[in-house]
Order: sequence, then C-alpha cells, then structure tokens
Amino acid sequence: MRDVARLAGVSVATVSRVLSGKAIVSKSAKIKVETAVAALNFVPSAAARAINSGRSHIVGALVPTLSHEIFARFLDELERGLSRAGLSVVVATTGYDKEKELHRATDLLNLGAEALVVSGLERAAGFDALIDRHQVPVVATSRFRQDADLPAIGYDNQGAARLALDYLREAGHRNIAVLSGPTVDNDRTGERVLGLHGLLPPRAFFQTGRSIPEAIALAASVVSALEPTPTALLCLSDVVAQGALIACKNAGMDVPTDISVIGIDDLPSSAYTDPPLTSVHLPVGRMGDATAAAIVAALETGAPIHSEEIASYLQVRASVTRA
Amino acid sequence: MRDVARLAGVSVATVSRVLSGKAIVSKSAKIKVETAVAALNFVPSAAARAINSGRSHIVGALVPTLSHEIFARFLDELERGLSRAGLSVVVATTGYDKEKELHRATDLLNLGAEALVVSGLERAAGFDALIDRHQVPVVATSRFRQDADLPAIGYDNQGAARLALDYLREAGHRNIAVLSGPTVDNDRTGERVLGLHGLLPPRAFFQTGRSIPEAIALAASVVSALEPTPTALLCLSDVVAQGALIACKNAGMDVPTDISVIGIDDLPSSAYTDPPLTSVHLPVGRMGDATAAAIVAALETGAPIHSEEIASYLQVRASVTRA
DNA sequence: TTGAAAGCGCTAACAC
DNA sequence: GTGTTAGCGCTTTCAA
Repeated sequence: MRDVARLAGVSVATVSRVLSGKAIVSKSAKIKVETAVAALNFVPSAAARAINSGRSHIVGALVPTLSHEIFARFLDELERGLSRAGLSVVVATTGYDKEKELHRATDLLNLGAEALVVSGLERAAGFDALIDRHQVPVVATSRFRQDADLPAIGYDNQGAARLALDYLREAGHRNIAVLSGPTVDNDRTGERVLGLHGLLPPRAFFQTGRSIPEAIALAASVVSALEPTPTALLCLSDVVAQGALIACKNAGMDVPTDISVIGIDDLPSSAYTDPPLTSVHLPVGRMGDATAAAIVAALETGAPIHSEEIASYLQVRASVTRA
Repeated sequence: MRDVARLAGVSVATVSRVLSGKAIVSKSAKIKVETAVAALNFVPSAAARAINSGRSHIVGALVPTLSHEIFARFLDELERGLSRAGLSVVVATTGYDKEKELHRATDLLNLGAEALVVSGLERAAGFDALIDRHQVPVVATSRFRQDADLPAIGYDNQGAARLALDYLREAGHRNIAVLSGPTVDNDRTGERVLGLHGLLPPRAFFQTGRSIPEAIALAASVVSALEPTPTALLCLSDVVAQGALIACKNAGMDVPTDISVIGIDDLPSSAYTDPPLTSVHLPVGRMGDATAAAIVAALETGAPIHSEEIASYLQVRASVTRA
C-alpha cells in the first residue's frame, strides 16, 4: 500500500480511504490512487483488514458428509443466504464422528470463523468449553428442541416419525415394521426412533447401516423372515425407504399392493422412485435459509439466536395404500 | 497476548513460542504461559497470524450448485484431501452463471483464498485478469483438455460420450437418439455433444433443461413422436437418463427389452434405478482427490499444477441390450 | 481534504 | 532460554 501511496503521491491514509470508499476524498486524489492501484496490480490484504476490523466474514459449517443430498442441499441454501450478507462459508465434514467434529470445529475457530453451524444436538465433550473460549454464536441444525443447550433450528424428528406412523395407522395398518439407519452418532435417527417409543412393540424395530445396499439387505430379511409379513414398512429415512422399495421388488412384492412403504426426509429423488415414495417432507432448504438469517442477524446486531422449528408435513405419493 | 505475557510473567515472545510450539521453551515458562492462557481464556487471532505468515490456509471452491450429487461428492473429497493438509475450503455456488462465478471468485480472493478451484473451462471475461492480479494457482475441474488456459483436472467428456455411443453400436443399435441437458453455461455437456459430432445425424440430438421433470418430458416426446422409435436413448448425463427411464416406463415401454438407455456420470443413485442404469463412470471422488493433491503440492512447493485426465470407463448394468 | 503516527495481534531476528 | 524490538499491511484518530 505504501508503494501505491508513493506512486500516487499521497499518503497511505488516503489510499486506505479511497479503497474503503467510506471517507471523503477529493476527486483528483481518488483518481491518482486508482491509477496507481491499477498500475501496481495492487491487492489489499484480507488478513490486515481482518486484524483491524476484528472480523473475518467467515462462518464455519460442520456436516457429517456432503455425499448425502440432505446435507448438500442444506449447505447450498445456507451458502446462498450467507453470501448475500457478505459472509463466506467454510465447510468441514465430520464423517458422523463427534470427536472429529470437535477437531474440525477447533480448526474453523482458529481460522477465525465468526460463527459455527453444526448438525444435530449431540456434541463431543469439550465442545462447550471450545465455544466458551471463542465466544462465537453456534447453531445446531436438523433437530429441534426448545430446551437444547445450543440454539436449535431444525425439525421435530419425533413428530415426523409419528406423522408417518399415524398415516399408516389411519390407512389401517396394524402390522408395521420400523426400519432405520444407525442411531449411534446420528441423533436425528435416534430421535425418530424415540418418537415411536411405546407406540410399537420393541420387536418391530430393525436397524442397519447408512448405505443403500445395507438398507436393501435389511428390508429383504424383514419381508422374508417375519411371520406374518408386515403390511407396512415405516422407514425412518428415505435412503432406507428407497432400499426397501428395491428389496420389495426383488422379493417379487408389489408396492403398495402387497406392502406399503413410507419414508422420512423426502429427498428430491424420492419423487422418482418406483412407485413414487410417500414420505414426511423435511424442508431442508428452508432450514438453510433460516439458519443463514439467524446467523446474519446475530453477527450484525449481536442478537441472540433463537431456536426455531421447521415444520414438516406428509408428502403423499404412491407407496402407501390401505391395509 | 500482552495480558497473557504479563500474567505469566514472561515476554510476548515467549508466549508466542509456547503457542506455536516451534521454538524451545523451558518447562516452567511453558506451564506458566499455559496457565495464563487458560485463565484469561486467550484465543490467538487468526488474522494476526495470517498477516505474519502471509498465508490464509484457505482454498476457494466455485461450483454451480451443491444440489447435484456430482458437485457435492467432488467437494466432499476435495475437502477431505485439503483438510488433511491443513487447508480449509470456502465454497461458493454460482448457479451455472459465469458472471456470478467471477463475482464470487473476487469475493473469495478478497477473503484471502490462496488457490481457486473452478468448474469447467469456460470463464467470464475478466477472470484471467483477476487471477493475474492475485497470482494464485487455479485449477479447472470436470473437463480435461491438454491445451486449456487453466490447468485442467477432469474427464475427457468427448471420449465419454463416444464410449457410450460405441457401446450402443456394438450392441447393434442403429437408430439412436441423443438426449442432453442444456449446453449453454455448461461446457461439460457441450463437450459431450461435440464428441458425437459427425457420428450421428443432427436430427438425432435433443436438448432440454436441467431438471428431472424436463428430462422426463423430453424423453416422453422422443419415444412417442419419433418414427420409427429409436432403439436406444443415449443420455449425456445420468439425470437425463434417469428421467428417460421414468418416461419409458410411463409410456409402457420396458427397458431394455423395448428400448435401451445409457447415461454418463454414473451417479451413485444410478445403481438403484429400475433397471439399474448402464452408464459411463466418471470418478468424481478421484477427481476431488487429485485436485486436492495438486493444490497442496502447488501451495507447499510452489510447483505448477499440471493438467490431469481422470480416466472414465463404462459401468455396465442392465439398461442396455442388443438391438 | 489530507498526512503523520499510533496501533491491531502476532512472529522473527537479534542480542543477552 | 528469554526478552527487546522491528515490522506484517492496513485503519483510524488527531492535527493541520
């Protein structure tokens, strides 16, 4: 910047004023500075600016993975909302590992992140202390609970599971099997299971891994081994539901004629399965939007972030019929 | 940091030494400093560090959208590779808009990004000048071309299209329709079309939008309106292919008995369509890995980035049969 | 409207 | 081993 000042024949203060555009500068000085900036190919240092302003304009986002539509779409919307306010999103993936999340959160904070977005409500020990040290706003997403430790912007996962169950029951289903992915290190799924607690016998619950092949295998064994065969499969995520659809087809069962299948998440792809999947819609885009808005407000006004429930609803398609 | 030094009864230099862990510090001083750090809840400023080291440890990634498996998976792997080397990824989405890409690239560079990752080979006017100003390494992904302006790490899209065509031809197909998404603002698709140039009559090419519903509509009109009906649908992306599968089913045509369908991309979901989609596999994870490695090398050693072709191959499943 | 100068919080060179 | 000191590149008083 000194070089620019010298070339323009002004002081560094004037260069700074021209660059920031805030203060009043004479037309002539402004032009001289701009010429010099162009001539020297000058680029102001972000770090130096940050050191003075005390702001990094960086928000850290921690998600389990980007290879899952639901997190990817969330980030897509989060980034859109944040960038509109001049904030940049640094993503870090945790692989559903709480310790890794803590690690990466430390990295992001050391990077200078002004706020953090995390997934779910369960944290590794030491996370609170970390936040306490850095004093940055944090918002937990995907799961809503009024009394959570962190401000939570997300869904009522228990309610979503019950929405699906109620729908099946109203359709006359009495023999329902619940299929889910892992509840360990995944409190979204954990809560969905919890929401069904006491409403269905323990032996109605089946759990498998996170992948489609695992979901297919589980559904295959459930429909073939259970006696009598359930009339409906309540899948706690669409990934599992999509696997179930495939397993039923492989087993020669027609959905929904022979068996009904319902999911939770309503992934974009679920509109195009065969048959189109009936699922509890979780508006993940809205969640990204709301999260971005909350963070922007917190950073700009210092206002505390309030928990917010993103309403889910049943998206009826063609995979459920009357028992 | 002065406060810490005072409380610990040492100089700021010693505090710095303890914090960085690099230099040799006496056990006693180290303990005193650590105690003071803890007591004061001290957090070193990332900006101040950056200003001294001249490094931000930030890499900017520009992608059209995160709501498409292919970019999400790419970023997933890119982030993993970069974070292993202590680099953070700032994502910016461009919505397939070159001007917006330029805008966001400017933002990222102003943020202090040390390197940039972009999608495709086409840039807005002014992009080169921007890079010239900032002098950061840039890598273009998704598309490989040896003589590209930017180092390119990606696939031979033309070759991928030909791979699909050759496969169909070898299976005896002579009446082939080519379905694609938009080629405007999407040079990956553009190149795939180009790869088929002269190999198929112009009237064999059909184009539609980026969404599944649009793909369904296009495929529906192609299979119903064309006389004679094509024996195979060569889809230049899996999104289009998945739409085609649905359209054929809707039209009462069995794939592959009545008509064959082939795609390009080999999205994870394509293994689970009905029937499972035969597609040209583009190893997007490997591309993310390679991109991360190239950037890490460039940043650590200053070595120039070399273009790299990520080999694609045919993933045979069940959507193509002999004509 | 402008410039001089004092920092912002840290690292690194140098001397002790 | 440790302290002193000079910056890193910018913003921001304070005078002029």
